[in-house]
Amino acid sequence: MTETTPHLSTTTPQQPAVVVPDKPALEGLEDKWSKQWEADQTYAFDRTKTREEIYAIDTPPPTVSGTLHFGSVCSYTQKDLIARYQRMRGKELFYPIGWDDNGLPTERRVQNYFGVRCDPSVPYDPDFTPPEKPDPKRQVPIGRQNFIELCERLTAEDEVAFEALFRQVGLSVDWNYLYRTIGEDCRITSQRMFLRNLARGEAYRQDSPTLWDVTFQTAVAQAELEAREYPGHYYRVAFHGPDAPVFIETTRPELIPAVVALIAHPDDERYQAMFGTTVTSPVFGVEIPVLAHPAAEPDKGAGIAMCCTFGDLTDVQWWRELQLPVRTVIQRDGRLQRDTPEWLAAEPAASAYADLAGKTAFSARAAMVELLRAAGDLDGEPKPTQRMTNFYEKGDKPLEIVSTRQWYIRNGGREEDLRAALVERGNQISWTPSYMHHRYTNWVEGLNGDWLISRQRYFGVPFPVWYPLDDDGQPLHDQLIAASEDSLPIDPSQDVPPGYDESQRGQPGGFIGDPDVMDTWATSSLTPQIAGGWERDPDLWSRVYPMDLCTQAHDIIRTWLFSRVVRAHFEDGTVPWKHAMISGFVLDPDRKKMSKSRGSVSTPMELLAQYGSDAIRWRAASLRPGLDSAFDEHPLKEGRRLAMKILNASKFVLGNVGATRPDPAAVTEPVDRALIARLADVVERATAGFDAYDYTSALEAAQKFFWEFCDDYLELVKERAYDESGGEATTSAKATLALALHVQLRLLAPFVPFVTEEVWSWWQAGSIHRAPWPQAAELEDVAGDASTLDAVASALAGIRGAKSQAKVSMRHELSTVEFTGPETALESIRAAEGDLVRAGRITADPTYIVSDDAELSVAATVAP
RNA sequence: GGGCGCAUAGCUCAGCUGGUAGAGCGCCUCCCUUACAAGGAGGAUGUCAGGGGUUCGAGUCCCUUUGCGCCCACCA
Repeated sequence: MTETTPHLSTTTPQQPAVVVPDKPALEGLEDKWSKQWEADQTYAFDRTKTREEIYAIDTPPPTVSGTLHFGSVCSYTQKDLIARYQRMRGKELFYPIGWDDNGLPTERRVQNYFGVRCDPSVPYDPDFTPPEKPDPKRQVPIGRQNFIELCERLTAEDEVAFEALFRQVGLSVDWNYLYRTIGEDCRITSQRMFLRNLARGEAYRQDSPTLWDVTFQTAVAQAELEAREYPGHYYRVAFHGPDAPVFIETTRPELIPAVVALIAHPDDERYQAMFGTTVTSPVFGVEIPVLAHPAAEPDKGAGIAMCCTFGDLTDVQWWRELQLPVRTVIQRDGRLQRDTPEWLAAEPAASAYADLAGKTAFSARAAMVELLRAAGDLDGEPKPTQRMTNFYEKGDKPLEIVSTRQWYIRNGGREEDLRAALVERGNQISWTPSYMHHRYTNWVEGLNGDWLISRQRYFGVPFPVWYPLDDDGQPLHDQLIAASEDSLPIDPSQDVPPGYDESQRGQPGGFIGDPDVMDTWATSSLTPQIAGGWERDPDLWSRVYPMDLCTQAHDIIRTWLFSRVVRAHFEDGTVPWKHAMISGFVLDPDRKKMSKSRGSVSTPMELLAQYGSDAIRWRAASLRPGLDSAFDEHPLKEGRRLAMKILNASKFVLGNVGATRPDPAAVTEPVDRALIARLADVVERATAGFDAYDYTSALEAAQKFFWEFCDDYLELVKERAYDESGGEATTSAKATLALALHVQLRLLAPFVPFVTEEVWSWWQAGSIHRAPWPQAAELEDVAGDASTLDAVASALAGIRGAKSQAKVSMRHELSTVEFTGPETALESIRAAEGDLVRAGRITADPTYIVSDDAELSVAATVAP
């Protein structure tokens, strides 16, 4: 840890005159100081510092999809607390941020916002204007280029709003290092790393069944799945054997035309005799083998399942392991194919299929049930069921499984060794809270396939490869042409591979570009490389990587966190950061995930306007890492209260103290020295909290002290501080007030940066956010016995209690006061007698009675 | 079914390596005090989810039961 020089000795000489406004207010501080910080480049990264002097943070680039909710603001604020603390500790912060604007989330937003959809077959229309009133039911098909332009336009607008919000909330990121995941540096980094992965065999292309979203018509990755309840029915259906029918149960009768086998467990006695024989499918009369496989579960459904290509992942397993044929009927748009499949060409299959052709899975199911009913092959009535079905997390139709050619990056899902190595990488990261480590390990160990990174979409980073075409114009997939690293970024649909010219695009003997784009996680998995200037700025890279801290919420451990570990593991053989701090969610008051349909109460902008940024930050700081919390507006008032108190107490202190220096040497009175002792302890606790990423404890220690400072100490000594005839005692009070304020503002600065900066500017030069974090060592020389303060505080409470009980004003005089308690407490009180007499308006000398009671008691009579 | 977390005042939570229960909000009473009425002072409030165990002593450690939440698996 870097040792910082005590602030007092270095800055007091050029201390400016104290200028305290008459009516300080919180309103306008965000605007004033965010502009000032930008003008002064307060948070600018000094890239001449060495790796040891630098603290580097990998911050999640928020998905630019319209609005940030309150929980995101809290999460980003929590990272900022650590950043501001480390900066004050003397670290040079590499704290960049970016916008995640490429990918399906943006496309989805553009589709909804403008009422359009991308159809690559539509030519470019330079004069295109989106419909005035978007109709989600009738999205206007537009060309690829028009679509991308709309994506650019909307994300640019959204990013302006995001930046304004982040500046308002006081994130101390260095905006000079802002990146966009669709920007050129990101495209280069993304493509370069892909080429490296490809060259090393870590990226590969394969034609196999993949999870497919029929709405967006793209493959999706395991990490983007979300299981949801989905209503359906069990249908009991008869297949026809030579002797008797075989009944199966299915929730997807529309897949009967795609059935390739009936499968039961090898040990299942009910079906032993049938293994190796065939049955015919209902309605279609297609001959189907009955096979045995251990993955079939005897107590599930009828105990024998129909295997279709493909209804679920078990089907894929059976298809692969039993080497079954592919009979695809569901197309990429989720409809049953229009042409009659060849295996259904004979009657009665062909005419039956005509009832299903071209229908959505949903309508085809209804039609198929009618066919089964008419044929007498539906046994009994369908039984309603709620089952869990996989959805794309941003989609609203169940995923289908479609066999397609896709790009993958190895992630241990298919290799024991790699999986173990990636689990080990997780062990090399220190986690806050520690149990989040389990989520990581759990995820890696549960992977069932490699990372699918290609998307059949438009607004993303293209794969930097082409394929030669054979003489029939068919792509030679195994002879791909990779771009060279020095040619990046490239778009294979615009750029031409070496040795070809544009006229050969799509021609027999020519070439074709890879049509897909990378998923957005394939780019955001490289945020350390993107922000840190990997291969673009080697000097910068050497100073910031591996980074110190990764901050994010727990929902993206399986995506963002894991994928960055994968990329760093392959390229650098390291973890990308030493520490991961995982934040929780802010939930709706009813403890459900925050939904957009909720009232405006939880939109960050309104809350920021109503309570002020410091109040929102205070709330964020009171939420511990990893823990979810329900949204509650009450604490925001509390945060605002603290900010107001800082403003008012500081005004009071500085109005009183004037130009008195916060000089420890002038602190002489026992009560004052006791206060400094207590403060030194608070500094130690706050520091220990922050060092353990426990910003909440740091805040609690600092603010508890601050309230006691205001309520007790300030009330107690203000008369003495005002007493210009008081000599050394007055000087001591003033010096203590100045010193305590000077330290406390710095302790609170990470949490409430606006109000502390405002107060700092009244009497100190420079930004408080570049001032050194306070150290107990600064205070130790003058620290007295802290317990003195406890006795005096009890005495003050007793005096106040007497007045409160007598229902008189706190200004009312007390004619007698009697302190009863242990000798040590009485001594402390005697030492502060002058302060207590003045603060309590006691007109006669107090009396002291020594007793064996541990507790101090105070008896007083109010003046008539 | 596997993993993880949570259960303490009406509410939201803090209680570190075991030593007679804490904070804020809310509530009650009082005070419009020349820093602060979006304030201040004072006060009331708990079978620490249930049951076992270890210990001189358990909110804290161990076992167990129950309830809630999250992640993963689960489409016959």
